[in-house]
Amino acid sequence: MVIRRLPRYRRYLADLENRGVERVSSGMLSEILGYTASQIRQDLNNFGGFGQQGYGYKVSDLKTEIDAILGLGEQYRMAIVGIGNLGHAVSNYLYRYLDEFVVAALFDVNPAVIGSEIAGIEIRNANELDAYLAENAIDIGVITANKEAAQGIADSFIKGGVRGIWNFATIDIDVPDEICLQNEHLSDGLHELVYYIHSK
Amino acid sequence: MVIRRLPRYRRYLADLENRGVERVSSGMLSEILGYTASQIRQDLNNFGGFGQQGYGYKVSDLKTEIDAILGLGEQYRMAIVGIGNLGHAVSNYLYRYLDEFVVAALFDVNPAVIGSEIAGIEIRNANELDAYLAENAIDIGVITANKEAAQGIADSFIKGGVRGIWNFATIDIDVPDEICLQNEHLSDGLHELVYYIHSK
DNA sequence: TAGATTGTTAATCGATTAACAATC
DNA sequence: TAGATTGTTAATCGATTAACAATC
Repeated sequence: MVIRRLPRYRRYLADLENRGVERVSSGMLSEILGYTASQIRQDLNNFGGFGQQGYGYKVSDLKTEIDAILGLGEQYRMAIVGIGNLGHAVSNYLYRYLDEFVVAALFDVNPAVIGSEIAGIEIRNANELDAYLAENAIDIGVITANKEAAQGIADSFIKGGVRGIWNFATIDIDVPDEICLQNEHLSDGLHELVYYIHSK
Repeated sequence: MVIRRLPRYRRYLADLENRGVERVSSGMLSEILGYTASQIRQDLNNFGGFGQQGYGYKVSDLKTEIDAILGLGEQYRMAIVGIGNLGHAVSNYLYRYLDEFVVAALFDVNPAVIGSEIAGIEIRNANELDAYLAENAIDIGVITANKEAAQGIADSFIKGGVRGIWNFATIDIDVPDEICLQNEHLSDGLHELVYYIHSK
């Protein structure tokens, strides 16, 4: 699946750009990334001919194209529900990419944290989530709460009109077809790792 | 790839088990999981015939078999380097699965946290990592530090004899073939989500 | 022009799905 | 026994790789 590879292309191109490299060929990318040169050309050509015969690809142009494909031109407004360590980590992480991702609101159920702030954003009471979403347009809802609360939060997000949900709870939540869902099940990744270790 | 599906089978089987369901057919699993019944039978049959014609699969037996395939019989000793919010979250997460995953040691470079404890485990100075690994057998090294530090930490883990690395830093680290590597690049997941949202 | 490297078609490979005989 | 459902083979589909003509 090419979409799984695009963010990785992007990361490498950003890296090359930072190091002042101007051009790159599918052969060079192949050596660094481990995909075949053929696959890389196929992947990039899916979206349009970004290269030039005999030359290769211009690093900055290619990165710009991939950003556009990924939809990173737009700005996305996010709401995070569940501000434990994980929610806090995600919030901090997003804060580094203010141009693309705006953390608009934080929610939790714990009275001990409600009212406090992260990077100037107040943590609101989770029971205000529906009301907040009715008043404010949010593109992406982030679930960093426990799995018992996850489906309910997802339902609120859906009712509130988010376009996508980024779910960190270890449970498969139900969403209608028009809502994009991305799961980050840490347990799945760990179990996959353990499988490789065990079967080695 | 069947290994990507196994943790998900496992989660559902655990769920069915908790709800007291004793048997399940590939058709039922298909409805819940969205894979075809044919694929489910194919997947499970890769590892051995766990079912019974005319009956289906015994939930608890199948879960036990999948646990064994995933290598969840063994206990894995973990060391976590980088105890910010993310490292803290991972540590807390692992603490819930003491039988499978033992958090043996925590490391950070920040003097403000060195010496403090999480769930009774002291946070050590990261400069003691090599010495610690020389004395203590660790199965899985977890990198929750920033990307600048990631490769150095990975090198220490490798030299220190870990079997696998669970990497949360947004960088592709180099590891020799005999070391299993599992990346949890949050940025990749988010970019994938944004791609789906954008192209809808 | 000659060399390099893409864009693109065709061939291969692997994974998914369909079908059905085996059997509980 | 009849019905259900697996295990397994064969067919299909899609993704990856190879090859090479186009062209910068």
